[in-house]
Amino acid sequence: MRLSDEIAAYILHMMESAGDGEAELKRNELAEELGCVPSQINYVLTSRFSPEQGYIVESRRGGGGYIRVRRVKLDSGVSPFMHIVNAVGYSLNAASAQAIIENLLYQQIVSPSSARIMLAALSDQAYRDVSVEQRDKLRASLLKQMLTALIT
Amino acid sequence: MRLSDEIAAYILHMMESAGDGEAELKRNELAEELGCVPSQINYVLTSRFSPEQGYIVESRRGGGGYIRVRRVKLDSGVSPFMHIVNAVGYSLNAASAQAIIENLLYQQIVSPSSARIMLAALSDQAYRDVSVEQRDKLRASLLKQMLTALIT
DNA sequence: TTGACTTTGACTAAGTTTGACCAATGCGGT
DNA sequence: ACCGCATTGGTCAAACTTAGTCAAAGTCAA
Repeated sequence: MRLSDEIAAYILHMMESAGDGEAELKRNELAEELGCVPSQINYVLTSRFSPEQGYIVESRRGGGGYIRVRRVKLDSGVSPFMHIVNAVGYSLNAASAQAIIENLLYQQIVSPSSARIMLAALSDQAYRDVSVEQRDKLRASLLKQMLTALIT
Repeated sequence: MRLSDEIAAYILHMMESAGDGEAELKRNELAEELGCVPSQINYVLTSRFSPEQGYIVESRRGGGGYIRVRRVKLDSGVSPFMHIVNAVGYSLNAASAQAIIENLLYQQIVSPSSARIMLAALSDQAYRDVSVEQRDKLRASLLKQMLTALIT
């Protein structure tokens, strides 16, 4: 198993255990416990706990420093689809697209089959006929079209 | 026996053994084991494990990377999706795509929201960045990927 | 002989791990 | 207050580990 997956799993587990869905950790401590360099923790935080994936991370340095990871709640009221459509620019890579859809699924905003359809449409597998340079543009465009279709 | 057939047989065998109809492999490892260049694996995947043939391929690069091949085939008779995937060729115009999806919806094989998503993904609206000559190919590819993802 | 299919390898892209160096915070001592 | 330093976390780029792409060259049957 990948080291970064272990770290992610550990943090997720911390979040489960704490009743409030929030994990607070000390970078150096956790690194030592899991046998990795401290900066690996940062890597995991940016690659697996990004806002795109529905998390916010706060931290403080110095004595008594900490890192806190929280699962973000959606603003009720505004359509989350609209929010994403506005946030996505004119280019979107496969990993980000996947993160966005998986988050929508996790939040139960879309059904599993809707998520599967969108993941399939956004994966590079479908873009054989499209030049590599244009794939991310196409992906952004497709995501926006699909989400917009869900608003009405 | 052709090299590519050996590779295909090997992957098929992995899938049998696994029980869940899923094979996970490491490209370089497999290539070494079978004495071929790594890119030959990709050739086999595209030529023998396409959606038409009832497979979904996922992969990941980097440390701990993998290629996963999943069988979704249930028989084209059993799955209306598979039937369409086989019938659609390598090119599909917007009107035909729309007709196919609307028929699936009419037959209540897919939900209204699934249909909406697919219609959005197959409409020309999303293909601004794709040359006109390639749109129909992309559309065919997208439809096949999406429907294949819905099987099982 | 031609055209579809196969094989190969050089080049590219993505994801992970590590470590050297940087920045912020708080606490004591003056 | 101020300074200095211990204690934390942050950044960044190099090295590494995989997989993907593309086009040239080879094979083989119609």
